[in-house]
Amino acid sequence: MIRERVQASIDRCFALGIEQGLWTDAAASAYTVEESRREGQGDYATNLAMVVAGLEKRRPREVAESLLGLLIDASGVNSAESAAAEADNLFAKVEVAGPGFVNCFIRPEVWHSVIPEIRRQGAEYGRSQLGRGRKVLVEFVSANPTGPLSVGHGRQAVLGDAIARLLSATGYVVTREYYYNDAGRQMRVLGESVRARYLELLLWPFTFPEDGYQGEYIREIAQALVTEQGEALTTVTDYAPFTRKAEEVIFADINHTLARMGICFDNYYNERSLYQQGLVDDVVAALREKNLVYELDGALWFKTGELGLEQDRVIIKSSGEPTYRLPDIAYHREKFRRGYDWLVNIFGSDHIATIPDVLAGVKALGYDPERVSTVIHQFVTLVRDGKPIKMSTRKANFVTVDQLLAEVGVDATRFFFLMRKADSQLEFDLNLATRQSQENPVYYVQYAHARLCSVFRQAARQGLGSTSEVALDYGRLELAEELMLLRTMAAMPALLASAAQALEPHRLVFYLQDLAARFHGYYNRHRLIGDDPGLSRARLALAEALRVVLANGLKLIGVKAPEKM
RNA sequence: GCGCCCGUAGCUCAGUUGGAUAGAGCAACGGACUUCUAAUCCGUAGGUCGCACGUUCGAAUCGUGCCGGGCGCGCCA
Repeated sequence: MIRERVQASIDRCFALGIEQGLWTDAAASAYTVEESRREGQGDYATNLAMVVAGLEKRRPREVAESLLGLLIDASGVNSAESAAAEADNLFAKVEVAGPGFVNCFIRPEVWHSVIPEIRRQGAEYGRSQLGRGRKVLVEFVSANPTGPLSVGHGRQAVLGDAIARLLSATGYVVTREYYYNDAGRQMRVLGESVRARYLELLLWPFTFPEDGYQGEYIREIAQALVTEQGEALTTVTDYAPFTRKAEEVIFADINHTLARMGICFDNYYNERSLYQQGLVDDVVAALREKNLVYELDGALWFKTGELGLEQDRVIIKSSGEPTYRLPDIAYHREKFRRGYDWLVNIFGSDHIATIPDVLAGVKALGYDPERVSTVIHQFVTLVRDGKPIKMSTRKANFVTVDQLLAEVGVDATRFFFLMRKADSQLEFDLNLATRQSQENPVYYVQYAHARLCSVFRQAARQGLGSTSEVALDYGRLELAEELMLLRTMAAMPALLASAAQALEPHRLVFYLQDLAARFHGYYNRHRLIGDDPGLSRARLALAEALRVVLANGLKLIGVKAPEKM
């Protein structure tokens, strides 16, 4: 809000400068207005003069002086009458600094206006209409029901969920979708594994499949079948009923795990339905029509080489079965046909290779690949006592999300998974995550919220309840720390917008840690409730705004905002 | 060998899309509770931003080439 006003003000001066022949319009939309990073460099700074100077071969500081003149004329700052200037006057001071920055100092009253704004908007504060109602489909987890969710899935689940939350907070209409396939080879092996365990339990002869699923959960599923069906299935040679049971149990387990983390999907999309509706054949026909496929060695190849990729790819094997690419392409086309404007996929880094093929397919079918975004996340390493825990999917000795949740709890799990950007490998320190005190960053943020709530309880005991706006004198908030807190809170909507746009929820996590730190520092240095009722009320209103911002932020990453700890 | 990702304090990582004197947490050391929650705060120390060139007013950020780590490179998914 305030940032936009500063931007608008500088934009006006830029236009004015063009009118007056001070510079050309070459720098239009090339310059930026940023929050200053350092104390003493104002609240916002623009590099306009440097950009202009660069394009027009002039001296940056000279250009900056011209801009400064325009800003001063426009707003009457830096003069004794500045207080009497027009009401929407933003600046207390503007100056040229460094290599040619123009620093803008915002009047405290402008910062103060953040508090009533936040109090008015409450749970809505920070949200925006950036997405303008565009429909986004976020596909994530998408694990086939062959076993419990592992830690890697957990990262993806939390990441996808947080991205979905961010997008819907910024004006997108979001659908969360889980794509799965219950018909492939994996599922057959799964059924065979269960069948073997079933026969084993009933002391029948059995052979366990070579690359069967070794986990204990297979035995549990087999045991359930024994309990329900007795020996009725011993003569069944087909693995289908075993697969069906396994799928049912495992999906229930996966959903239970997701629900524990506060994650639920709007839709589960079964790959099989693509075949049943003939959509896979459709794609083949469409590609054939565009002359983008050919047969070789009994297989059908997609001319991805012609579409800019390294080599052509098989989409139908010589056995007649499609490869995974074909349904993937059909699925993506279907997402577009269902009316989504933006497709967001969350994939593990082991699926990187599949992306170019799918995009080539999407493009070949006449859809814009730019409207597909894929977030690739790297692997998770669990660390205990400074040593990585070895995991292997094959031997089923991986740590499940359920085990992780049991050990560190939902809040720490979610927070830790979101502390790193998706691109970096994530080291999950179990000792740190389970520490109930001190260094744990989850509690650090939550504690700030609980502490604020505690102050409100104290205030209520002293008869300082919620105060109406008219009775508040924000002018009493004159400490640098208070203005800094206001400035940080004012930045939240823009932060959420950029985090959503970039699909990077970790930015919000860092923001919350930063805000909590600023608050804790302020709290330790100054009393919110003191002898001066007017000051106390103003500070309590500030505190209320802080609580709202923390609560809204925590909500977006799916972490509880406790009132007591 | 090729493609993608990563390389920043002892450790784990940020760094607002190219900005000013590179930041945080943990670990280390020294301090602060008779007052709103010490799950907190304050201070000290810690750096050749992997290396080398280049692009320009300006580079941790962009380009090229090396070095080191991860993930891929199937008629598996």
